[in-house]
Amino acid sequence: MAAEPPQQSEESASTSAPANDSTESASSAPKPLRRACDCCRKRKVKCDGADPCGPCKKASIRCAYLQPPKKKGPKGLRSARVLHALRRIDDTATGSPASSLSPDQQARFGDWGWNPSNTSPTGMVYHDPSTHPANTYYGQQAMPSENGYFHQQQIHSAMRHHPQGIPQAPNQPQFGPEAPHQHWAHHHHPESSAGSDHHQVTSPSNSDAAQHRLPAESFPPYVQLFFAHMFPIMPVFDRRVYLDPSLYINSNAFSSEMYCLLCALCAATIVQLDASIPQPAPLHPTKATDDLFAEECLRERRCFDYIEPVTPLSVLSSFFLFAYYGNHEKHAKAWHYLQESITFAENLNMDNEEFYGKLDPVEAQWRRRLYWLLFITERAYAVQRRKHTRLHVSVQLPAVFESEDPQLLNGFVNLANLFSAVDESFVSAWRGSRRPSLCTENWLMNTQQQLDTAALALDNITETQHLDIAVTREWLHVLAWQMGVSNGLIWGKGEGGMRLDYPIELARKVVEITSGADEQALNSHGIGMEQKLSDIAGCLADVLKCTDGDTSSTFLEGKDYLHTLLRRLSSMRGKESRYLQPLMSKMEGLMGYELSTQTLPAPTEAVATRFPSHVQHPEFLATPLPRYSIADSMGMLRTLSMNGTLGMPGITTECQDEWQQRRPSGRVYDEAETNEMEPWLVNGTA
DNA sequence: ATCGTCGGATTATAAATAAT
DNA sequence: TTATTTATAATCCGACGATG
Repeated sequence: MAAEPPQQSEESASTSAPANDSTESASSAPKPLRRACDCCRKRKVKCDGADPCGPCKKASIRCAYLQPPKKKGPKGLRSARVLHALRRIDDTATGSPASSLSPDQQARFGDWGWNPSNTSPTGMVYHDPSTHPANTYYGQQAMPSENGYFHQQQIHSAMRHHPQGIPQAPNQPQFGPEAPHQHWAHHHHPESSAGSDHHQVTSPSNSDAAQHRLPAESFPPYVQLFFAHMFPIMPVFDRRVYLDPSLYINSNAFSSEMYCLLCALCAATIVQLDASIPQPAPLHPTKATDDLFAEECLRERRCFDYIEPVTPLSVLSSFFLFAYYGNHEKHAKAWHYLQESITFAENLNMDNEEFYGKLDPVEAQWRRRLYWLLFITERAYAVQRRKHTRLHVSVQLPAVFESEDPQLLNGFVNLANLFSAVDESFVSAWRGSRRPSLCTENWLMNTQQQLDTAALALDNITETQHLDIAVTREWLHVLAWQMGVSNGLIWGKGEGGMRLDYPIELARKVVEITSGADEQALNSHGIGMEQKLSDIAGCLADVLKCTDGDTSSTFLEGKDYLHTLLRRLSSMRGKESRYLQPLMSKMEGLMGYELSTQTLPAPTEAVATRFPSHVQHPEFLATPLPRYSIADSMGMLRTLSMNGTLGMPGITTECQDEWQQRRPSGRVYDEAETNEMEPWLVNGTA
């Protein structure tokens, strides 16, 4: 998926070479080039399409065809938009403020791509050619004097440390030996940041007032990673806005809101993707880049009133701070920022369906997505950390088919549906409330059933999303089942989701789901997938342990699945999952038995070396295994359940701790998104 | 004279809408 | 469905200022 070949030969060659018609070539047929190179485009000069092209060669600048052409043509739902604008005129004429948002302070929340400069934040669109676009929308418009003639190179310099980056410009004047990244803490001063890249930006005047912001080119590499891998699980703003290189020309052009958001986003992206993907070189020699970004965000927040006015950007900033802290296992802070994010959303009335009607329809769609992202996250995190929830399902789901990417949205909405089954009772019961009215047999059966009926339209989504939804579903089943156990609703002879061996059935499904899955698609989910798989495996292990000695085929099968799951965990994302060891320690006595029974496929050698030796140790296999009656099993299960140990390997205190302090869901996507997404940004040239 | 910049005319084309 | 309209993006002419 490297950048498309610079040669656009087919087209131009056919026009020039055949020369079947003299009138075409001779007379005035200027025939604009299909694609001008990046520099010519910026310079507004005629490009000949060569590589390097004439003008670039003459000017001794690096010629490249990296910037992808944007889509032409109108965007969005025109009539709806016009209708809305008209309605707004009406509203303002009659003096009724249709929105509580103050327009001036309302930051631009990624739009659907239209009217980058003439759309008022409230969605009114008045095209007034006489007024020049204000150039002030948070750096989206280039400042004339520094309109990023070289911003392409700046971006590249920030990405340079990718393995096969862009070839260095050989013929650029050198200004100094220092590397660009050493300027992490300084104001982005033209000369000093030149580094090995040339730099001729002539931006004298504006805002030199030493704001010690990170240079704007620090962001794109991480923003690209975000869109390449994390965007599908949080499609809440417009990638076209944030992947636009012209946004990153001058970091002082960012509003504080925007700057905070970008910092938080980068911080979260770095931790969440972790080692699953090669990341750009650190911005700072000693400090971790994610910490740097997070601190920047917090520092900026001290410089302005970030609480009011509220904007969707505020919501997002806090959300990404949550993700950052959550991934760092700092759960108090994580929870705090998630709550803050939710509070912002409430202040924006995003939990009130009525308010969406007053918004621009496009804006409303983005906000619905954001609301549901918070919803999903809150539910998932609340369950994992045993917290209360505040958000509810009263807001309509975002539109799928009208969206810019229905497939993507379909996946997102399905996940939202799935979590809708996690109702108040679920959360409360899971938190340990023993109110008998909460977790009744009926409720449990209902919930289990709902989980199966929610999100059924899974045929039109990517494998990555499918994996996420399918595994999450089984994971929630496991949680619900555990609640049933702790409330005494599970019987050896129960039916369906009430059976004692239900987790084995769930594990079978998970094994089926994951075994045929594309390795890459599975790995791209990051830590979240590991977590769910280990939860499931942990629960399964508990069941097997408590029923050890039961030699019925179901339980033998269960061990089979357990083995498969553990093997999966032993090589997630190219390394052993951090959740494997805690699981292994609770596995005492189980795998050994099972390994001795030859019913399993032998682990691959790579995997085998990863398994703790005691598991495969022969003498261990000989250990006689105790037998338990069903009643005993249930008793054991009950004592294990809901103490934070059922399904969670908590044998030793450190393991317990490890388990309690685990990461939030950190699903990560990849694949399909990546290739349609700015290859010029994701990778260097071919 | 030469070079580089940039306003904006011109052209290309995707999306929305109307016509069939 | 196809045709037409319309909104948007891309190319690059040529006026203009800077430089020598």
